[in-house]
Amino acid sequence: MSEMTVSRVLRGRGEVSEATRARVIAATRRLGYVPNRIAGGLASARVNLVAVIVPSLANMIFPEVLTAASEVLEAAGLQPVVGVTGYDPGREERVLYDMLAWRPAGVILAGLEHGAAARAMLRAAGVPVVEIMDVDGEAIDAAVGISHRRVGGELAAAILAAGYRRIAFLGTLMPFDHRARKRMEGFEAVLAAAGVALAGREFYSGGSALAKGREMTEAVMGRRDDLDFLYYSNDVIGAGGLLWCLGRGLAIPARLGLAGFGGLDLIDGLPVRLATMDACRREIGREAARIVVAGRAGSGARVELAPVLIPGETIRRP
Amino acid sequence: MSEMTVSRVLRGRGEVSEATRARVIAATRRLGYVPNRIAGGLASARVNLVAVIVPSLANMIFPEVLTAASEVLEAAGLQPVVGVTGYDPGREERVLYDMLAWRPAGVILAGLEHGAAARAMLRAAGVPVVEIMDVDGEAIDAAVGISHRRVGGELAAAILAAGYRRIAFLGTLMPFDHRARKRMEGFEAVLAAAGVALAGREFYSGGSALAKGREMTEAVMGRRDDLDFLYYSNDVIGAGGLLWCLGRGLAIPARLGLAGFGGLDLIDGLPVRLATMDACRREIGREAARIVVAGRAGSGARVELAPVLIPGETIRRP
DNA sequence: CTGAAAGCGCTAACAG
DNA sequence: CTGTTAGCGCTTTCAG
Repeated sequence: MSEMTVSRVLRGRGEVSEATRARVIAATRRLGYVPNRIAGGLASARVNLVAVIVPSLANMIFPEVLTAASEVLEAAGLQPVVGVTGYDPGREERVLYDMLAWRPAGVILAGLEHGAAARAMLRAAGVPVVEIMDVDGEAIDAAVGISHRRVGGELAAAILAAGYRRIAFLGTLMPFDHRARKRMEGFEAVLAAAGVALAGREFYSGGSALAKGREMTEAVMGRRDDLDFLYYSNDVIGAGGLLWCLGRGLAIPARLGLAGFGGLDLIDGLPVRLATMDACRREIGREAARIVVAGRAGSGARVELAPVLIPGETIRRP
Repeated sequence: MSEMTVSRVLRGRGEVSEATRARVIAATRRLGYVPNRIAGGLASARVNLVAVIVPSLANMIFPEVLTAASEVLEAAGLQPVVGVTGYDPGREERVLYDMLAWRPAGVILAGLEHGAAARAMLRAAGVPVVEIMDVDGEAIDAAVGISHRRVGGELAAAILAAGYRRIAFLGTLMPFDHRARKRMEGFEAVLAAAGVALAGREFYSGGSALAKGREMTEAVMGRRDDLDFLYYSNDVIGAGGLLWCLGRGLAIPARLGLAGFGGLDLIDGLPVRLATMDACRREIGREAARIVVAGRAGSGARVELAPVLIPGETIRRP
């Protein structure tokens, strides 16, 4: 049999008689033959690699998105190639360049903010490009995510409705974490519309998020102990803060309310359930992967997921 | 200038005059040219992809290993391609096959237990193969990890030295999590040598690990409330158990001792620091990547890291 | 320092 | 259903 027949059998394309198919299978297995996809990719201009670019793997949000995406991609015979940018636009550009050199079947990357060169590369890629996590801005092609501004605003509204007024924000100190920034902006905008100004802010970087949540909470409460609500930019620091408050015996949510963000399942194991909003990370991973699997570049698909407030036990009932 | 000259400039190989180099750079940038690595890989039989195969991304251990590996690989111009097996040998084999089809520059994969077909493929790969996390067994080529049996044994010895005798083990219900199994085996062996039998066992699967830690602890203590030590197979369920115990007002570590495994930095934010042993995940990722970067297939390199007990505040001082 | 020729191992597109 | 013929876009090798 010719190499061509072998190729047809291994790819499951074209009509091949059952007899030759069996012979091919037997032979390839006996020889331990693994077809060379590099040659295959070059010949067919079709590649099963999908670039997935995330800022970090330290924040559980991204491994979860990646897991969900990976499941859908695998089912379609595609493979993720992961790149980590560390929230650094320069690194994002380099990683993207390196990945596009493999002519992937699609690109999934976090955020809507990218350098000019990155945008140019993505527009020229000719494959589905899905920007994930965020929908507040212009997408290059497809986008799947949530509106962080709206999420921040809705939480602010819920807090105000519950009667809290002396409110602080605790978050990460990362100039390029645009989504955290947008949550805070949406949050402040709604407070401002109600004539309420933020009564405190605290930012951290590095280290154990749980411990930092604890420290920041102590710091912000030490500075001004009449605060009645603390909004954390993620659930892990929120959990740390909650544990600190419980240790202090603060009355929650009567005296002090708390909320985080992400909807991590960590929440379920805390002594008191922290209020949060789901980041929809599994749906985002799945939907983004589906768009890539569909394979239509320039679809402009836009999926906005609407996370709801999970009030838990750390916000007073209005 | 010929395509050849362009190739030389872009790869930084061979002597090219400064003038032509500049012209090439300008032209490629103007055209947004991204060289095709598929063609390059086929022509040169050299590829910058490294297969990294892990059982899961839900357990923070693996994203951390991946992050550390990714840093070292990136610095050497290599890219990780991630595969997730879900602790399933069949999936491991398929993922491995798919990755080897790309003729990667190296393979990093978790564990020493693999199916016969997987082992054959790895032996035939002709590139560095690094089995990570575990050193209790035969490696195909290189291995970087810790001895889980020893880790389990050392913890058992520490517990016995502290005077605890009615000891339970709480872990995950995963037949293919060989490392958790080895920790438990090492643990039981040392207990047995001292004439102590496990006084309880509890296993879980799925769901929020923190919440499961809570539930399992409640279950095991409900079944037999004279237990004086609980050994958890990971820090997250350990943290859940610790929070449950603190909520119950149990005297820790006087009445009840606790320990986890992993050395996650989650530990730092708990009200009481849980005893644990470092899984050395960053070192493992770094060392494994270094071996791949060195590029010597069949080196048989073996790096055994020696995690130490971090006693925290949940084991009595002997 | 620069160029020309000859593939790398497959698959698309035709022929039989 | 099976085989043949051309490349895919680079890099290797060898000449200038």
